[in-house]
Amino acid sequence: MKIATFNINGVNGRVRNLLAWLDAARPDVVCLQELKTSSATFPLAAIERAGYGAIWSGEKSYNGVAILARDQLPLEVRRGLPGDKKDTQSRYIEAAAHGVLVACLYLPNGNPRPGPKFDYKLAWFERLIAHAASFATRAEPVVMAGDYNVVPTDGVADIYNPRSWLKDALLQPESREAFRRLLAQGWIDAIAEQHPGEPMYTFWDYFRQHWQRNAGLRIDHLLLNPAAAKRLKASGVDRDVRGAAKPSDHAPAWITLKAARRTSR
DNA sequence: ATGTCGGCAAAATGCCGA
Repeated sequence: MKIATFNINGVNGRVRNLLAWLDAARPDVVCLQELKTSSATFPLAAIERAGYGAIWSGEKSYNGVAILARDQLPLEVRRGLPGDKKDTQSRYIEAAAHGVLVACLYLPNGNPRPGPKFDYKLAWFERLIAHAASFATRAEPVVMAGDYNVVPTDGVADIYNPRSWLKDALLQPESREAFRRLLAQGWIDAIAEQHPGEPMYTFWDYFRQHWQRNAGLRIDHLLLNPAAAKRLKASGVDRDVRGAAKPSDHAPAWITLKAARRTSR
């Protein structure tokens, strides 16, 4: 069972990239972020032709999240985080697929900082922490995957060099502290757990030849509750996707889970 | 401060957000 997360940075502009990656990587469940399109213009037909069912929450120009499942329609559990009725940004969707509860999230970037965007980021984080607490220790496997817009540490596993990012919202102590508090509920950061000390970047911005220089950041994460962590087999980043023609500025990150143990009667 | 993208409105360039 393979679960992946991919900030596609405009799903309609990158249908070909998406389909090529789906065909090569063959994930069972996919979380997409930054669709950058209204719900009505989500490219469902192409995704269905590739063998995936999908649910999505679109928004014109900005944000937007989707969950894809191979050979099945994800069973939607919720869209949008509770806690702020006035928040209309499409950043969260949750579904059951292939026996796993999957949350797909696009945490606010938070720049420029300080300011209302950074405040929104932290407030959204608090809502996520509150909601995640409700299923962190559930008996069934839960995976929270997406673009967290947080570089967890200054270590080389997470960033090539923090120097030019020190004032960026992605590295702020408040952002990192919120991420740590989320993990403290019992979540495992799968890639950090399996690849300590190894550069595992998922994002290289389009500026200053960052991709060519491997000047990347690890901001896309898959968090596993204990039931899912028990089944964790492998994890990685499909870096080659970032090197393709007209790429997203992110690469997909993924985990594989061992088959569920049959429950005894 | 800068750099480069995607999407979109309003018209081939400028803005926003990242």
